[in-house]
Amino acid sequence: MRVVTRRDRIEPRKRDADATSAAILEAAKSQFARLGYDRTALRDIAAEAGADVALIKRYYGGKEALFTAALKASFRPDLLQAWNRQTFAKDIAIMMAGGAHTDEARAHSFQFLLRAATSPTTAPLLNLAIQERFLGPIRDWLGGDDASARARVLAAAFIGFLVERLIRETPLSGREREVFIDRATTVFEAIVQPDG
Amino acid sequence: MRVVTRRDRIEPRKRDADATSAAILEAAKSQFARLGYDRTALRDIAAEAGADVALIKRYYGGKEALFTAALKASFRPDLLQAWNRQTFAKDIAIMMAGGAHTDEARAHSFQFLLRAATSPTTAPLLNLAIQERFLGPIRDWLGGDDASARARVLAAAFIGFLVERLIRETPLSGREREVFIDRATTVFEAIVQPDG
DNA sequence: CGCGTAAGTCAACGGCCATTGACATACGCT
DNA sequence: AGCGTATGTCAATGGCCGTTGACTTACGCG
Repeated sequence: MRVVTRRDRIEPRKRDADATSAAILEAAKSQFARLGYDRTALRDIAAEAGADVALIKRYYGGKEALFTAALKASFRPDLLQAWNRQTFAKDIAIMMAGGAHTDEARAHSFQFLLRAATSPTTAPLLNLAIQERFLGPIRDWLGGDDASARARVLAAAFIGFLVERLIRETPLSGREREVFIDRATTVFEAIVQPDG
Repeated sequence: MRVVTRRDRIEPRKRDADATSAAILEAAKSQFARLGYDRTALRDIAAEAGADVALIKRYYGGKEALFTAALKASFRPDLLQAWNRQTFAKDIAIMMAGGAHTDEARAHSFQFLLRAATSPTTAPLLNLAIQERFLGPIRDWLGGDDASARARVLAAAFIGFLVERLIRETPLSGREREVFIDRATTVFEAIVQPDG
């Protein structure tokens, strides 16, 4: 049972290295996020991209390199930057509570992250990406003493809530939702506090 | 680089189906937790157990069945129950920090769960695992009002720290470790508090 | 209009792995 | 002791996959 959403492309794409490599990257993001590193076959990525396996080698070098590229492309570091420092904790809590208008693309990118985290092969790659694009920015954003350790804690909580949201079956509502938001707010406030 | 901790067993175990299958299960727990489903080879499990691959088939049927068995064996619902309510927050924080004096076995078993929950192969187990065997026990353990919502928050934080621990490369030490533990303790305390 | 090169295709290689069935052997029962 | 069966061993099979190099084709430049 191999699900390959090959775009209905009767006429193949004109020869275009950029378009092809982009299509490959897109397919890679999709498949890696859905199946994880190990269970994703380059042949399938190529098929979904309407390209040949050999082109993956040519454009990206190999599986790991492609994964890294897909990881970078999926990882949006602008998550925290825009947040208001005053309302930050509550904003995040509400976002984690979720609701009707959830950002699918964002959830998707974090699904990718989670899958990456749980494969020993990709964990180092993910760690690198988190260092550069997540921990670093958060640390700077937090500022103050021990920003590094606090950034780790924040990142951990952040990831955890995202995962919880990702795997949640029934949407939160009513009092349960309120309590959830309340507690989550407290958690994030506790982390952001400059003093221990 | 295949790490196989073959017990120094000069003389092979006496013929004993129970002992052998138990050894296989133990090795399976270890390897699956460390490497995840896909990257674990039955040959390695067999080697670690001091047994032959064919016996895995005989005693467990196949890889997936063995994984399921290992999962059940690893799944200790009493993991949380055993925690001291007073020191719980700090205990978890220390466990998440890792390093010396941490309960590696316990962290280990939780990583197993995490891998299991995020492996597409075992995806059907995800809902069951999280809902019945994680959220449920936590809720009961917490007790009090709004235990359900608070259990969600606790689970989220728990998973997040677990992921962070999983992908961390360099062990925490010195002041960074202390601050990390401190903050994490605060987080878990905030969650467990009965009153909002 | 040729022609060089980038873009794309094809097939095979080698490795790894789960599975399997045939075979060997030790244990325990009579 | 002899024998049957549970236990353990071995090697082969077939499939999947990443990688690779040689081959073909289209594009665009002079």
